Amino acid sequence: MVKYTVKQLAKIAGVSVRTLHLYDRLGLLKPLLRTEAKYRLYGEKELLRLQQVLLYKELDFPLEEIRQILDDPKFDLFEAFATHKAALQTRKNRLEILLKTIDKTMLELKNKNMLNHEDLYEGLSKETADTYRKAAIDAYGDEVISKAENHLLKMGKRNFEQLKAEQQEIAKAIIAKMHLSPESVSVQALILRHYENIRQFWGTAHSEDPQAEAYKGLGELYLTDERYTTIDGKSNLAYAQFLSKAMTYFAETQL
Amino acid sequence: MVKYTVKQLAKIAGVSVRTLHLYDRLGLLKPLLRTEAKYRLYGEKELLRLQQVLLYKELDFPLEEIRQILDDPKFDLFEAFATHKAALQTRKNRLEILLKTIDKTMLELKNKNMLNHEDLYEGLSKETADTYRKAAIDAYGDEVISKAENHLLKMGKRNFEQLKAEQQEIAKAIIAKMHLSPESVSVQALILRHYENIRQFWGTAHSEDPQAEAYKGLGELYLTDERYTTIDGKSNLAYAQFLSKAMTYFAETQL
DNA sequence: TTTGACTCTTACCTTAGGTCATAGTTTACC
DNA sequence: GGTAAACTATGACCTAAGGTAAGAGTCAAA
Repeated sequence: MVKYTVKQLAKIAGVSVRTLHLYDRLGLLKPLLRTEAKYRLYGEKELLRLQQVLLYKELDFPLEEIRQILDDPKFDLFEAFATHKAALQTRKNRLEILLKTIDKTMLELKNKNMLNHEDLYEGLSKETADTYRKAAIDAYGDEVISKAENHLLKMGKRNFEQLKAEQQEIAKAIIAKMHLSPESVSVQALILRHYENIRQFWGTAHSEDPQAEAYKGLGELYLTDERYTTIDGKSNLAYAQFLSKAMTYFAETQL
Repeated sequence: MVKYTVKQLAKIAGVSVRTLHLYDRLGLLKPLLRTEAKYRLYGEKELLRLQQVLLYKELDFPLEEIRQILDDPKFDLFEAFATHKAALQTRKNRLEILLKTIDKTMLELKNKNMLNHEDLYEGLSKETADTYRKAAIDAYGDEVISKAENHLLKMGKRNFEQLKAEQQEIAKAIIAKMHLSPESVSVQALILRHYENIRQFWGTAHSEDPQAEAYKGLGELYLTDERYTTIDGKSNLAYAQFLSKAMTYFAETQL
């Protein structure tokens, strides 16, 4: 009957002694017995169990769940795996998006020769522009979608990027003026730029139709769905409300 | 001059008050001033800085690093991003392989109608090292290897030692599992770490090229040249064979 | 018998905050 | 002006999975 001390078992399994102490306290791996001096002694069965623990640990299961799996033979292993897989999948997707964002940002760092984080901030809030497009789509249904997207396609990539960049600038400028009234001239001047920009996205720059209601509607949409005013992944209610107010005022007085 | 209380700023930025307390204590975001009752008051600049903090946080930067980036305008942003990206990439690769492993395992659970974790555990001492003596030495050329060795020369000494130490760790962990099948999930999880390590040796961590053949080739090299599988000064043939088998299996099923 | 290696428990540290608890402050309403 | 509600401050303890260290006890070889 072979017995292992903590040090021996730790070395065999490639973990630290502290880890074995912890597993003992968590009930994840109890020693076979204790000597009268309280020394932990492990047998073959314990080594085997430890291997199993490490197996699940490699798969990123939390220790508590591992304990349940090993202690309860009726544990629904398949279910556990399925759940776990979904969690891993989510993390992977998130990492993929992060990687894309970082790639994009590094490219901008290179191209624009940006020197500090403030410029970077500008670059990343570009996502804001995308939300405007989604807003237009959701607000006006499929037929307007396709018309608008057709327009975007004809517009060409350079102009598109141009408009997006401009929107990002506008959004940043508006945020910087949120301490003023949405009806202030200073803000309304920015709203005008915002309005012109939106019209170009919509492809209705030369349309004779009244755009006032549409623009007001877009502003209200910003209020009801915070996805459209998400900045850098954080919804910004204050910004949504401010922007919406400013847009409504603009539409009522200028259009 | 607009001032925000903690609650207001928290709401605007979409974080908790506790978070602002924490950021204050960490020196990540200090309030503009304190009232005589010690209340924190933030201004526009603080709001802007908070936005930046959240931006980097979204990208998974640790808070301490964010503080450095924001406080030191000469901080090498590009370098920081590159390092960070590599870390994220490694995590993503790891998740990808874990997902494949879990898929495979779930498939086995289905097919073999396995009911508990013990069934997952294959091949207890049923296969000895002698089984692997059927070495296939002449399958792959070593032109891939010479390319790798070139890279090692270019790699700095510090990184080299780091990676070497990690390899020794992995090797010991693998040896501890040689009583299992090289194809067992438990061993394959370690092989994943080995694989990631090797890729860094090769300098191909971000390469999109298929690495399967190269990795398999390396495994077979272990069989022919015992310099590559020397542990603590002793060559270990059984380990070489075991490792080689595990690597081949890994390359064929995961890559 | 002494030394060195090993082991024990206890406890504090790490991330990025969450969740109370207690006490002081400001605002709203009557 | 008084009171109650809402807000704020600090401090403490909690999370996962251990790392690191302190202080004390134990074992084996010289």
